[in-house]
Amino acid sequence: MSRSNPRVLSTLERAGGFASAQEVYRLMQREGESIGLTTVYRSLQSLVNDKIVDVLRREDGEAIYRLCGEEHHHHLVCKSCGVTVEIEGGAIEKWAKKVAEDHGFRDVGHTAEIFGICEKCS
Amino acid sequence: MSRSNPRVLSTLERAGGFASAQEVYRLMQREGESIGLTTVYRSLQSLVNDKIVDVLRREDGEAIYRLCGEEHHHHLVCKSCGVTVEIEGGAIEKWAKKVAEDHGFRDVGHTAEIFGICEKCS
DNA sequence: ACGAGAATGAAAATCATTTTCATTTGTGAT
DNA sequence: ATCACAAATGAAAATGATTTTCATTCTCGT
Repeated sequence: MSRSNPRVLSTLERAGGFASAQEVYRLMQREGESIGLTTVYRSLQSLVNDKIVDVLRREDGEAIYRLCGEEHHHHLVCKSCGVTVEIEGGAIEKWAKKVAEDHGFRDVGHTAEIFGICEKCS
Repeated sequence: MSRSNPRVLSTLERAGGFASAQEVYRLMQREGESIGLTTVYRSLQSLVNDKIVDVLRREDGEAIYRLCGEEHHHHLVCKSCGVTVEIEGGAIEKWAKKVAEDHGFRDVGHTAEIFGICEKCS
């Protein structure tokens, strides 16, 4: 188990809190940081485990990492440019809780993402 | 420009309207169909272009193809034993569509999963 | 200083997907 | 039926992200 290299997180922040592993790597290279691609991947994975960053997918399947606040929110993501809007999920919260309880589940959590093509990309 | 091989579509249907390219390929092999992986990919792409199938992404980034207009359902998954219940998502469908339209998005899709601990595992 | 375990990164391995290219098949004109 | 050409096919190579391997380098506690 490796812990996250702090420079990876700080680079992701500097990138606008939204970048792929390859992009983080290239960015660090350009800035003269000495780091291997492997370490970037490991650090990002570890940040995901620790729920410090979220992972989403671009349209081509590449994983993109994104800082996430602590409050639980949902995302509306553009499949084309990756722009992300945080959305209110009050309705979902209730729905998820109710469905789960109807089926006798406890300790309930959920994920929900909406994706489409944003106005700019249309 | 290639047109879709009809056996690919019919296999995707038989798969429950939901499968990756590799899965469609393996399925056709198992059923004795003689087809190349390349043709499966090309056919699926063509079906996507023609808006006959949708493409989504699994968590690991693999593309999964789904017949358009299929009623899709959501899952309630037990974190402990993995048992899965298919659930009605009418509320979600409306919510997702509305939120996306409020933000000017088009071509909208969504994913939603609920997870918890089922009764047996409690 | 010493040694165990963690962190690192270069290179190789994986895996889905795309591209190349030579071959086969289908079609339409004669 | 035959010829010519476009479309379809698929094996193999190329691509690109991600993961694994493994040898080396750091860190700490002793």
